[in-house]
Amino acid sequence: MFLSKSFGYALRGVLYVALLEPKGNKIKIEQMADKLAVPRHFLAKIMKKMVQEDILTSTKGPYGGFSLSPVTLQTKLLHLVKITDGMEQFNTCVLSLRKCNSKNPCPLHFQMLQIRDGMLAEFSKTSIGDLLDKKNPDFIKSISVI
Amino acid sequence: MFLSKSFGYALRGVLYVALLEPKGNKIKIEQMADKLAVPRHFLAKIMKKMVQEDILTSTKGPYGGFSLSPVTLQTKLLHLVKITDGMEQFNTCVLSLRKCNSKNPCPLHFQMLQIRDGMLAEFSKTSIGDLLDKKNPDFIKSISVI
DNA sequence: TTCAAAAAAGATATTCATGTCTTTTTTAGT
DNA sequence: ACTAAAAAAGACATGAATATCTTTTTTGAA
Ligand code: FES
Ligand code: FES
Repeated sequence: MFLSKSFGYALRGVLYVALLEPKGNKIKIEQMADKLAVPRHFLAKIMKKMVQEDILTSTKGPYGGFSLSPVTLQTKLLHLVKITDGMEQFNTCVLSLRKCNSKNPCPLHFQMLQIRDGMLAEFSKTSIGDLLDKKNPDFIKSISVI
Repeated sequence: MFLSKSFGYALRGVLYVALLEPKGNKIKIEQMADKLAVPRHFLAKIMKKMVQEDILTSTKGPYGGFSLSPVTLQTKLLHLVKITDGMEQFNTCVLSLRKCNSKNPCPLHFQMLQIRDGMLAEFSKTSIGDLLDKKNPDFIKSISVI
């Protein structure tokens, strides 16, 4: 509920690159999957989408891997949600079967509207860079398994 | 996202019974599925759970069907969520892989906490009776397809 | 130019929510 | 007792998200 596993993997993957790539070398999917305890090939597919959307860059071959793009840190979380989960959820009625519509509200419409708008607002204003805390030596733990 | 289809079916089903049962006869699953445009047998399974949890009552055989229980109208939406979706989602980290925990927060923890607590608060205080608006002749439309 | 490393792509498997179909149980009325 | 109506239960099907495995493409370095 709320968000898919894919979204969590995407965010953790991007944060991992943002945290470690500036140290020098590019980040390999193998290393990411190990450190984040995430299925390797599943993560690879998600990271490929990040590259297609210019949230990351990648190079193949020896010494290749993933690295930051010019816009990585400015990317809003909502962009990740769009990529991994899509936006339909935000204008589909909680009771299914119809587009959500304030002119024709279901009994739960205004309650859901408030909750969804709160989430939209939060994810629209928060960027990858906002979540990255390089000063915190335990940051890596906060995106991996305990 | 947010809530399953089962939850929507459950809420619409219970509201349908609450709206029409006081008129006299018990409500048959066939009629409900037709009017709500919901898969008949899938709805039947969900309504069975409602009965098991005392949110509705039912009787088999001729002239049988679903009817209100003493507590139907006081039932909180959160109870329906518990039955159809479970509560794990509310204390599972949005980044998967760990219990959500403010003492060991992931980068998105406090944002998600606010959103989830908002939803929990709303669903804890809102009851089936609160959503039922018998005065509104179009209420039936608001829980069915347009 | 060949080799090995790495992402990208493709094929298949698993799991879970959702959906359909059939059989069983219960019960009111005759 | 018998019959028919209705929920309950069970068996099976489908689709999407998740996960695993294999093959292809790209590329840096010897
Ligand atoms: S119409 Fe149902 S959530 Fe908006
Ligand atoms: S620890 Fe991640 S949402 Fe609470």
